[in-house]
Amino acid sequence: MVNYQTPDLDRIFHALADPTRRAIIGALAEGPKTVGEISRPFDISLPAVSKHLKVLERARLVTREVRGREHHCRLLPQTLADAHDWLSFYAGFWEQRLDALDALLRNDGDVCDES
Amino acid sequence: MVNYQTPDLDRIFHALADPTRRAIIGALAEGPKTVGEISRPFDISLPAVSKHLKVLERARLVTREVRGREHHCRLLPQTLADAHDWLSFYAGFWEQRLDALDALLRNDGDVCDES
DNA sequence: TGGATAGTTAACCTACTGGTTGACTTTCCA
DNA sequence: TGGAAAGTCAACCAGTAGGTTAACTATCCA
Repeated sequence: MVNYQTPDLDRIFHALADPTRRAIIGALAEGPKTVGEISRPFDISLPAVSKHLKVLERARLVTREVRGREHHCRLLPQTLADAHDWLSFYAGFWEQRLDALDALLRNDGDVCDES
Repeated sequence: MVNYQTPDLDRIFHALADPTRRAIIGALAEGPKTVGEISRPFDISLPAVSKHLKVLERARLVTREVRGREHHCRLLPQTLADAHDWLSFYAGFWEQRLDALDALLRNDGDVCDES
């Protein structure tokens, strides 16, 4: 039996699976923003945005700094890099295989299993 | 208002958010497998694995070929590459920023806002 | 031909998601 | 000092997720 417990990746990919949250990440890529600034472009309530931010914080994709009554949010790029790394292995591995297959189909002949 | 409709990424990241499904991807990275072979290491029922495979298929991370009563599944690496690309933008962008900050903190001085 | 094998489908259950509204806390500032 | 502003928290709701078991379909093979 396999257990494969990696709650970090669970939270990261779950956070990335929502279009509103990806849009928030896109907005924060321009630079830090307050909760109000983040919520402005969206057609949903402020509490809804607040919830999305909590999901992003739990995944450590976003952090916030409270200054007075304003909460300033910014990206934590390292976490995005972690997800990126996980995908790199499989995406890279298989693109390589595809390239080999591609070469094979083009009859280059000499690409068979050189690993 | 922002809409940010990208159902492909929704499905891809949602599929990746489950540890069992990531384990299935890991198994399929070794090469194509039947549903039975895939399910063997897991402590869940076959129908549960069957559901996970459908989620992976809907996300176009996996495809299957039916041969007689056996369903042979394999990875679709291009889809993993799509998710990889989305992350590349933000992870790359911000790592670059981090590097700049890092340099700044090391007092290199000449890295301020050269973009 | 009929039993074993491979796998899906259907119905069900519990838990979680993403949204809402209303009430609340804290801070700012005239 | 008191109202406006920034944001969270709590309670609620409909829909979906991930698991189960039981029943089913289709294929293989002795």
